[in-house]
Amino acid sequence: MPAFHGLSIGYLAERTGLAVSAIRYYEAQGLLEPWRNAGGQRRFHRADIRRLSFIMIAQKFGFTLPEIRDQLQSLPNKRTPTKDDWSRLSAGFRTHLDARIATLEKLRDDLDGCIGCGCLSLPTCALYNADDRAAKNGQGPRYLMGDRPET
Amino acid sequence: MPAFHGLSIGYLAERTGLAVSAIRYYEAQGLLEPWRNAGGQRRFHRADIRRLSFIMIAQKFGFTLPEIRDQLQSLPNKRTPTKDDWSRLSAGFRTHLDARIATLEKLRDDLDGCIGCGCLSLPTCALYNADDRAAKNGQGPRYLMGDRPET
DNA sequence: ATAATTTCTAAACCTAACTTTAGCTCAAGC
DNA sequence: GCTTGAGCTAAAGTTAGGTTTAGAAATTAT
Repeated sequence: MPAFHGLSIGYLAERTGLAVSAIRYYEAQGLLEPWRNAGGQRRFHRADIRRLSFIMIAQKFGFTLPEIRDQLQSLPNKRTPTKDDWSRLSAGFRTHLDARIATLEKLRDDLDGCIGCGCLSLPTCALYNADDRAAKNGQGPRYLMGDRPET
Repeated sequence: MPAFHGLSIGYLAERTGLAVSAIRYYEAQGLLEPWRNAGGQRRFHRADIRRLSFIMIAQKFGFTLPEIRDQLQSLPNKRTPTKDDWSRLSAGFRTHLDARIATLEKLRDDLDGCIGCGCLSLPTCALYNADDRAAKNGQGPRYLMGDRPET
């Protein structure tokens, strides 16, 4: 049921599997820019299906909506990604993903070194510092798992 | 400044690097059970430092607070994990982590197969289904990135 | 004894990515 | 032409894991 000119939001939802509310939300975040028909309803380009698909895929690779918006806006004349754009963008996906995997693999290696140990003392335990979140170490020594070395 | 009997919440915060508010939050979620002194202030066991350390480490491995609470409660007589408990619990961490890594590696492999393609059509594109989130496919065929095959 | 810290509770606020609700208008089918 | 169904907006709600705030009470330091 694509209308005479432009696609309705419900049609896009049906075609992409996204909720109507999600598509509106993406517009509010600047990822889409539909126009309005005489009655004030959103009308989308056929290429917006492609744009939404790109958003869905990019999210799987761990990008936030602002990041995805920037990726889309960095395309020549801010077009919706074409098949040709895909190779360039997907290389960035690959880098992002590799970094995430590397972080987890380091964590795994650290864990392997700790399984038989269990000391978890802050100054020496790799598990405490091998972190994906910024560790905001305060002042002074701290010891995890167990009390002070001697005291 | 550990008090005469039991540790204050501020001391635990200093020793673990956690915020006082976080420790209170963990108590509210059932991960800790301090007692109260005459004036109504929380008093903790020395072993709660160990318990908090365990929570911090488990979070790095991707466990939610309810999951961590369950892990702690599954210990014999619900004790705080000792060094000996650590080997058993860390094996579970390893399994959890391996699964996360495997998911990302599959995603990477699928991406590699797609970099030169860019079709992203739902029935055939691995990127759409190789997912870490449950894909709730509705009814009827959907095609990503691009319009219908022929139509 | 008094001042300065801590701690207390309850409730509100925070981020991300949406969904739900309420009340209305628009569009489509018969 | 009337009744549904689809769409509209603005605001509030959701989940996770906390933080912030406010005002009061306890504790510690001088």
